[in-house]
Parts: sequence; structure tokens; C-alpha cells
Amino acid sequence: MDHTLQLTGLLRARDAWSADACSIRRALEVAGTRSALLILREAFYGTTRFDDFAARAQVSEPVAAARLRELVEHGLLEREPYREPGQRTRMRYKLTDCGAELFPVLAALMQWGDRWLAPAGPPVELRHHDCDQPVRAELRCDSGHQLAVADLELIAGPGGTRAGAQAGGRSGGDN
Amino acid sequence: MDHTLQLTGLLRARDAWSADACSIRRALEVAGTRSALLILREAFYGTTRFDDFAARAQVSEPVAAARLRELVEHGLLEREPYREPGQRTRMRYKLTDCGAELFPVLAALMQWGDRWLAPAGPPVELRHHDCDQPVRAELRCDSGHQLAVADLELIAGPGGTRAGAQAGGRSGGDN
DNA sequence: CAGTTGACTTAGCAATACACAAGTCAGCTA
DNA sequence: TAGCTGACTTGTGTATTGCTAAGTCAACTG
Repeated sequence: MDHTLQLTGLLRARDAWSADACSIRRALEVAGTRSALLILREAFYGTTRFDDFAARAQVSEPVAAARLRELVEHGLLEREPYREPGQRTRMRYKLTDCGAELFPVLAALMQWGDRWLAPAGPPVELRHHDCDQPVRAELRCDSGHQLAVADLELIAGPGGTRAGAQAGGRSGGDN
Repeated sequence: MDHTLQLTGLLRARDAWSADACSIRRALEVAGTRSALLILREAFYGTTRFDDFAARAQVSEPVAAARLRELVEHGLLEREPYREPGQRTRMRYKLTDCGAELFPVLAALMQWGDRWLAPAGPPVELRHHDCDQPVRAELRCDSGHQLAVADLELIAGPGGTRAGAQAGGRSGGDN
């Protein structure tokens, strides 16, 4: 058994289309660096303050500043002033809905790291708070079937070039 | 509602432990660059040959060579010689089980990119080959509940420092 | 009103990541 | 045996990522 997707229709001829409008690529532009993902991890762990981000994600302050700025620009985090009673106004970073929806990526990354890179077992684990069961990142279709790579088919969507695919020969696929 | 995990037990005091044994971080060391993920995307799309990886992932040949070498070293891809009849022996790269299990990461990334960065709709879509339903990357517990970030609890696992957590005060947590 | 603290920025530099162009080399094919 | 092709490597240059160390600045606190 091989670990490949099934390509159908227009996509079958892999050389006839290019994947440069690819959402994976776009997502990587926004959140594809080590430091960005580490900062986001901390946001999910509840970190909100600049210094804590830098210290806990173990990145330098200039990097933390740059990454936080980009993540705010791209709408994954929100920067808001707040004040605790008797304290002066400070800045706080919070995950937006957009940022929060990236969690499956981190969960999948963590699951994979746990499985293949953690000989001593996972350092931390995710559980469902209500029923205390372990949590997994998985692929499911809308009918509820749990899927492996070989069960998947890749089809052209509406966001490709013109006619509904990213097709267009080797010259024109740019989008 | 906020988009944060619930931290319990030893992990509650976020400053008392460090996440440097973190599986996310480890996973990022191995497959955390744009080019690595793009090369892997191509592997899932069925690409096996050097030149095709470089062309389709749109990375330069030196980068393709470096990334392929690393991915093979880390066991995500396998490099094997093969020959078509009447052709000379060539090299082929195939996903290993280890590499294949990274697919949920790419699927989650793609899903997020489709949702937030693809105003014209997804360029390509995943379907379940058998029932033709759209596919999602989602979080579920072993009891089958589908979960959002706020339903999740983070607990210490066996792979942390010594006592079963990555705890150890600000000085000793290094692992 | 001096000191502290949070939230940054600036300066200077090393290490990656990546690009393009060109070169290598082995084994077919003509 | 000359040429082609797949699979790389080498050379060179830029951009990004990252670090440490130090500086800034506003608003509290003592």
C-alpha cells in the first residue's frame, strides 16, 4: 500500500497544473516558521504577555516582537491594552478565531512528534476535559468515516485558475 | 469564550515548567521549513523523482537535494533505486509510514489556508474516495466527541523530566 | 522624583534558507 | 563513441531567522 492521494479529473496529469495557489503554501507564508508556531503554542497555553512569549517560546525578544507583530497583522492574534486594578495599562495578545483554528495543525504536529520523536513518551498530553479521554487529530469525511491517506481523493476546487482548477498548462498556471 | 487550553495539575503553574522537550518543537526541527513541507506535499501528490520534486514544489535543485536528504535521514522518505524496462537505474523517493503520518498536519494547514487565505475558495479539495464527502482535519477524543480548543485539557505525560512532567523549576527543566 | 517594570527597539553579527547558473557523472540511446 | 538525461553538486550572492547586548520610554511605586 502506498501513501499517496488519488488524483482525479483535471488533476490527474500532475504536470498540467501547478500548485502555487496552494493553501498549504499560503498558510506557510503566514505561520510557517518555527518561531511563529512556537509563539502560537504559547498562546494556546494561555500566555498573553510579551515577556512571557519570549521566555516560554524560548525566542529572543526581537524575534518575539517581530513574530507577534506579523501574527497580529495577519489576524491570528489581537493586541489589546488592558489594565489590572492599581497597575498601569499594558498590552495583551489574544488568539482570534482565525488563530484558534490553527490549533489542529499544532495538535497534529504534536501527535506526530509524540509518535516518532519522543522515545520516552509524550512530554504532555491532550485530554477531553469532560470525559478524560485522550485526544487525536484525525481525518474524517462528512459522513463520519475516519480516513487514511489512501482513502483520499484530491479534486479541483473553485479557487484555482479560471475554469475551476489550477490547470492551464505549464505556462499559464500562475495565480 | 477564549481559545486557550485548560492546564491542570503540575502544568497549572505555567512558569514552573518549560516546554523544551515539546513534541511540537521536535517536529518542527525535522519538518518545520517551508521547503520540507512543500516537498512532502508533493510526495503525497505522488511525486517520486528528484527533478519533479524541485519543479513541482517550486524550490531550487540545491534546496530539493538538501531537503530530500534530510527527510530520508529522518526517516520520512525512503530513497530506493528502481528501473523501468529498457531504462537505466534511477532513484525514487517514497513516503515511509513515518512520513505518511504527517499528512494530518498538511491537511490541517490546507484547511486553515482554505478558510482564511483563499477568498476565491479552495484551489483543491479533499474528498473521501468511497463516499465522495468532503474531508476535514478535526480533533476527537477516544469516546468520539468532536472537540474545540476550549474542551481540551493539557496534562503531564511520561516523557517529561524525571517525575513524569517537564516540571523542575526555572533552573532545572532542561532536557 | 528616583527607581522599577513591561514592552519594546536598535545595533551588530552568525547561521539558515533560498535563488540562479553552471558543472559533474554515470549509464543508456543513436 | 557522441549525445542525452536524471540526479545531483558547486559556486556565488541575497534574504530571512536568529542571537546577545544594550538602549528607550512611559507609567507606576516608594
